[in-house]
Amino acid sequence: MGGLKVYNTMTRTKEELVPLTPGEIRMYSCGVTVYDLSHVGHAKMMIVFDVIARYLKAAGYRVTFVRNFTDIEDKIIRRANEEGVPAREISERYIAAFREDIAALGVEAPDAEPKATDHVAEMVALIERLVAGGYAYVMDGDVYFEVRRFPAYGKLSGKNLDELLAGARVDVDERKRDPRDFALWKAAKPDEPSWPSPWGPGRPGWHIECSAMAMRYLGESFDIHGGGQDLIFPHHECEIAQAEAVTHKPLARYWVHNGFVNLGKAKMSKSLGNTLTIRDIVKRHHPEALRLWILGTHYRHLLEWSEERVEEAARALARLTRLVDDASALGAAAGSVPSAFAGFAPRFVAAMDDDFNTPQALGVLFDFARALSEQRDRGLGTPEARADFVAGVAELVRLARVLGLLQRRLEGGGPPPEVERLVGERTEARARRDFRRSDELRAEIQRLGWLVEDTPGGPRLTRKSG
RNA sequence: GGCGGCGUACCCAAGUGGUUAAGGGAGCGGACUGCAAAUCCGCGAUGCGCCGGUUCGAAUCCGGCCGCCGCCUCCA
Repeated sequence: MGGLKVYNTMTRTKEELVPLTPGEIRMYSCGVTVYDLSHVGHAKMMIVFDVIARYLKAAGYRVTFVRNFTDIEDKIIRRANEEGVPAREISERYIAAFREDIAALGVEAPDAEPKATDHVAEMVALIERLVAGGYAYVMDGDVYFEVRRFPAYGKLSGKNLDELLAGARVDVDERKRDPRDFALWKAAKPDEPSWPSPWGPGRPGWHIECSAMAMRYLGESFDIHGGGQDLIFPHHECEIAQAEAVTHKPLARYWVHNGFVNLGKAKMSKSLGNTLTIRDIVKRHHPEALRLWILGTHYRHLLEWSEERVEEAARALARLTRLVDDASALGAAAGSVPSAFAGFAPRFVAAMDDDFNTPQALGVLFDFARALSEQRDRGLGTPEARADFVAGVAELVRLARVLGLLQRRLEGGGPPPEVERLVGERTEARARRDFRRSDELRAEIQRLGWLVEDTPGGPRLTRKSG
């Protein structure tokens, strides 16, 4: 078999995925800083890594997936001080919001979701090792990583140290030995939460938390480390430096970074941020339509936000859900996957094996859907035909769920008796060719939230989606 | 200035050396239908930003040019 290939930012090539431990994948992805509601960009990242984890599981790996919460950070502190509440109240509020949003998107929970503030001890321990090893120095209660001591710094982002120095727009902190050095520990300031440390009370720098937590949950070396493209530098570069300076092992074997969601000209954060939060979007669109839209472009590529594109995705999604509706309406038992449909799964796998090529995998799904519709329209008169169709749809659903699509349970609940009665009445009206009455009844049924369509096989009822 | 990416039909988007350039949305024609909807069938780039080059053969490799974008600072 060809095997799964992953694009590794470290080498800038697609590489065959070879786990450190056969049959097992340990992966870490940088989560969010919880100072505000999450937006579309976060949604893309969460969905991308959700799909990667789902696919690895489907491919037979035992997957351990860890995603952190950054719950101590400047913006959280600022917001807390603005509102006059403890930082913890802010972070807890937005962790809860994040969990709701992500659940609405159908993203599976990772195996662990560590918070930075629960792991300060590990961070302090790591910093102590860095200081002891001569990679870090203490200045007035701050601790800095000395970039010069770690020559590999820049290997992930393709930067070299001299250029970094030359173009240094980094804030010139005169206490640092070198402008490129970054903070591991920040001495406590008034109105800031702090933790005790050998260097006095303070709080951790941003980068150290991921090194510490990743190693705490996944070991000194693990398989996949992911995040948004913007994290390549400096965040992941710094993570590597902090970890590898003391372990002398690669922190992660494969670095996976997803492309951004653009909002045209305006910056997503402030002004437009509100209108593009996940919860806002989910009010207007089916979560799976959003997911289909996101997966319709390769994860490493840039996406341009567009209300219109998501609506198109919703229409495409409806083609798949209709098949599911039709299959469940038959109530027939599924047989084994008929040979006519056996070719789709291997094509799907081949697409996903190629650096998680979801656009291509979706193409396979829609080819599959057409084949199923075709068979359905040829006739489902015999029990064998019905069993084949139902089995085919079940196979389609199985594949779609690897992408987190068609997750909705198949039963779905039938129409209420009132609707059933009206449909029956309408069928009679049509039989007498009383089309005026028939159309009245269709309107009536619509008011009750159901759409009735006449198919060669009789009326079909669908719940009207919002 | 450094690093990286993008430019494929009306729109979105796969494909990165070799049969007819996936798929989705929109559109048009047909079948079906009381109407509608859905579905199926058919149609749509002799062409892949532009100009050269390599090759038996390139959207795919090389060179140049044009246009757009991200990162280099907190950021998914």
